[in-house]
Amino acid sequence: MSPSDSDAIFSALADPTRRAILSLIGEHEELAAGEIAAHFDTLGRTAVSSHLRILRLAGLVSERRDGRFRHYSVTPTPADAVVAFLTSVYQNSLEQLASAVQDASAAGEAPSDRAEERSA
Amino acid sequence: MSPSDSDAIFSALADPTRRAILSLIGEHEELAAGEIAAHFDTLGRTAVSSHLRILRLAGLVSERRDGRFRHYSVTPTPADAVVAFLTSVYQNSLEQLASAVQDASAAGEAPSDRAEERSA
DNA sequence: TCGGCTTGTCAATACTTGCGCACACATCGT
DNA sequence: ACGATGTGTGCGCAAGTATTGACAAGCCGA
Repeated sequence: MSPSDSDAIFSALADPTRRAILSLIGEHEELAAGEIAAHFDTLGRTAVSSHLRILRLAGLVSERRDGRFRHYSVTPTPADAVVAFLTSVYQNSLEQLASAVQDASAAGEAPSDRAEERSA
Repeated sequence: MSPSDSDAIFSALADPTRRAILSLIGEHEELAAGEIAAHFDTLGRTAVSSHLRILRLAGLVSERRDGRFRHYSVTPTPADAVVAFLTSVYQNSLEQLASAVQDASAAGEAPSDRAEERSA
């Protein structure tokens, strides 16, 4: 994994709108660009398209072309770069990190934290 | 955890220099601002100070004043916001996330991935 | 105690980057 | 052909970054 990958991923995650888009896609299996844009009444299609491009270049989402639609889905394992960074910094509290992940995993499929990332 | 917290954390992590600073501090127990600045020959003290301020406001590092020095250390459990977001998006691959963390934990105290975050 | 030195931050300034919008263009279905 | 879906481009505006110069705080030797 190259540093530029981390750069793209963290830069992509820096924007609240993009995190909201990512969460939104994560709630469904697939979403078309228009469906995503429909959830943000403050943004136009162009802005959403631009965000999706950034997310795609960062490898966070993948697109599937279907006619005139483009369905976006979350890439399964792009969190590796994030985890790699976290483990490198938080070596001392890795047990806490691991337990936090496992707790969240055991908490079920719909953690209420997700509402935290709604459009700003 | 409030959205603004996530905002501050992800914004702070967006900058490669700040990630490098965070990794650098993570390698040691504590580091003075000057020692950190010494590791970046392209940056002045002012820039490093500014980055440290952002990291501190995001709750990623904490400072301990000691005479004219200010020693910075990594805050033990601020990755929760990041983990919370990841778990909300990557529910489907949570097992992989957890195992990745545990693998890194079992790998010991010095993962070679750390070199990946050197100053760009 | 005083002056000098170190450490770190603050203030103001230029520079770069990123976001959102309006418009135009390509593509696809009916 | 016409409308719908998405994206590429150029522009204006806001936000962030690094630098310079100056300042507050603290240590130490003479």
